[in-house]
Amino acid sequence: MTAHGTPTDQAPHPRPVDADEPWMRGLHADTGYLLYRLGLRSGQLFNAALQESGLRLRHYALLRYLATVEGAPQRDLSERLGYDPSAIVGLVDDLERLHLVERRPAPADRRRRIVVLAEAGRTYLRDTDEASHRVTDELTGPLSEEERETLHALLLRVAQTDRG
Amino acid sequence: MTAHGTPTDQAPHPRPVDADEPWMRGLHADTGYLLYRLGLRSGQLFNAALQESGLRLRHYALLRYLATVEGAPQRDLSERLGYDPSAIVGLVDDLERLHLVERRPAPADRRRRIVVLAEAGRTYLRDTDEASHRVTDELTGPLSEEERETLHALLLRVAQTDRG
DNA sequence: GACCAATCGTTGTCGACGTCAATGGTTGTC
DNA sequence: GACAACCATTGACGTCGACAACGATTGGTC
Repeated sequence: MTAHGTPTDQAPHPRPVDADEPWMRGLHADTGYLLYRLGLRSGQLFNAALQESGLRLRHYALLRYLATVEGAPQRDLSERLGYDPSAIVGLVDDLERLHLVERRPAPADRRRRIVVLAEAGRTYLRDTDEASHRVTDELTGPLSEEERETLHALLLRVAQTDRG
Repeated sequence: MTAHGTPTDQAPHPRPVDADEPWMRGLHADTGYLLYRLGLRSGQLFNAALQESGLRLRHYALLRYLATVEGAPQRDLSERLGYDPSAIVGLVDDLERLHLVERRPAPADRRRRIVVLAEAGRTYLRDTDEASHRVTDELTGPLSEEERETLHALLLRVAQTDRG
């Protein structure tokens, strides 16, 4: 077993939160705490859905980013995804082991290693797209279509200025 | 050092996410992933804000719940907050060490230990209320007051059916 | 042309966290 | 009075994020 874990690790069981009680006024009054809570749950759901395919949310995010850029050095992956460079190493290791991704030497800089999406990786993304949507549907279940779009837009704006 | 850590642990540095780029259409298209991301960030901000007072988000959540019920056995804390019973032990240990909380024997059932908010705990909640609001303000910075309320309402509804 | 700071990927470490099994003490039940 | 169920607690294990340190490589500077 490598130090960074394997993509076949099982996802932890989610622990449901009872948020329908009067006491919650004191706890969930904070939007920040709500975000924290739902973020945990979202990660759990994503990992559970991805588990059958042998990957986790972080791998998936990396793959989806790669699908938009056609090759990036690990340094870029670190900055864009917000993961530590050392974390990228393990993720790329896992993905490369599954032949979803490939490390290529950068022609101009031998320090860099360009990570490119392999054909199997592209297929994987196509196949798991439906599962991804299913998770989002489960999360935003109680909301109407219009409300989901509103929520998404608001979260996006919060994320945009979410730096420094 | 105990096995469950101490309330004086330092909070990790947040790693900002660059979400203002075209590639993000492929990644942040998922509301679920957005929630996951913002949840992480929210937790980091909360822990950083609480750090000066020597506690972490989980302690804070426990305190705020206690403020609404006037005493609860640890079993209830576990179910209501969604933490494992073994996690509650450590949290209450920390809070009791700071005299913010008190363990009392349950009169009818000597297995149970009722955790009640001490006077210092109440004072602590009052004092840190402003810091909590500051975090939420920082998170929802780019939103107008009306949008914040919309976001909060939507998140609350998502959280309410967030069970099982 | 040789130092030298900066950069990149990598490894190892540490603390926080979630989960689970096992235990001692206690309760209620048959 | 035996026995299953419950409560708090302890311990073990694995994941995860953040960070320091290192070898290899680069680019700038004298």
